[in-house]
Amino acid sequence: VDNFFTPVPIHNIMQLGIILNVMVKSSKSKQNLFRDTTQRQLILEYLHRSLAHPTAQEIFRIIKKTLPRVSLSTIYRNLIILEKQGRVSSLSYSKNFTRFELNHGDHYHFICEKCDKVEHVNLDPLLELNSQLARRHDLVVNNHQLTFFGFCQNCQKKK
Amino acid sequence: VDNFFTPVPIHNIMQLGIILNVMVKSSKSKQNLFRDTTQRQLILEYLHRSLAHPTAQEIFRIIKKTLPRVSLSTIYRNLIILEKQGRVSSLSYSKNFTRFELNHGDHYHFICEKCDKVEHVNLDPLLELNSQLARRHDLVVNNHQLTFFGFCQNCQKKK
DNA sequence: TTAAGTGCAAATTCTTTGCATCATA
DNA sequence: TATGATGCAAAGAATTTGCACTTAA
Repeated sequence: VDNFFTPVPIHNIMQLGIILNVMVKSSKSKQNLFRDTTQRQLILEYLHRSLAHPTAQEIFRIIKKTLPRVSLSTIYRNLIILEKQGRVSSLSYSKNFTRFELNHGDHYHFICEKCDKVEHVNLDPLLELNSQLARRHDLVVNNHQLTFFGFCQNCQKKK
Repeated sequence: VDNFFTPVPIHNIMQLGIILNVMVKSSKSKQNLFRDTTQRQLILEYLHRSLAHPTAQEIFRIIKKTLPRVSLSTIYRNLIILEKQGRVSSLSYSKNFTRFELNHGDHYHFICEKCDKVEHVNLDPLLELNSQLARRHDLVVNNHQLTFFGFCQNCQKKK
């Protein structure tokens, strides 16, 4: 279940709409192609225009407006597939739920401890840390996640 | 509920056993003192000797050996209090559960994507990033969390 | 003695799964 | 038309809560 597709290089998937049916198991058969369903399209479209790093429930609520019979499990199943395809990335932190966004490549997040808002941060990826760590500890380091916590502009004012 | 105690500077709480009943609401009354219960002691003792960044369930299983009638909700309630006191810190990532450790001050983690093991990482805290970010984005930045993902030494061999 | 803490059971919340049906490639 | 995807309901898993009882200060 884990290796039925190839991860796609990030620079190939920066724009929405590109078809990503990458096959692995058998490049001859028509099996294991991802289908282009309305539900999947709507999820991607919403993530494309949203800056809010929505949760699965929030996505569900939005899609429901267009597709009233959509189910939450469809949202979850699609998010899992889209993340495996490399089109969507997820962020978990102290809360016990996950937030999703389009995969924009390497970047970091700022999270407001008051209003919970998630923002992107303008900071160059610290890629050299990975190799530095790998050398020091004799590990294979694939990636890292850096998240800042504090108060956003709005919540500073309110205080 | 959120402001009934004062966070304690990390260098004061590096050793186990120091009493942290810091009062805020009313420094005259005897209210809002934390009590030194067996359950709370056992949790701290276990975290003190464990390197494994255990989950609440794992802590529960261990404490139960000494205190068979202990309940999982007691573990959770204590972990919440201890984290607010600054004596314990928690780590959430892609899994939908939380791992706990004694608060050792600023440090980073490496998580093995295969066996899920959490290790500490020998890397100086990148404190200047906080102020850099605060300046650029006009934010208040209190702290950050940096976690590396990859394969630990053990899992490299197995492969 | 009194308010913080506990144990137990039930409730919440997020996420996953089984299965019959639907619809894309 | 074959198989991936969906909707629905039910199951799982982590965490929280209500309440009567216990216990540390």
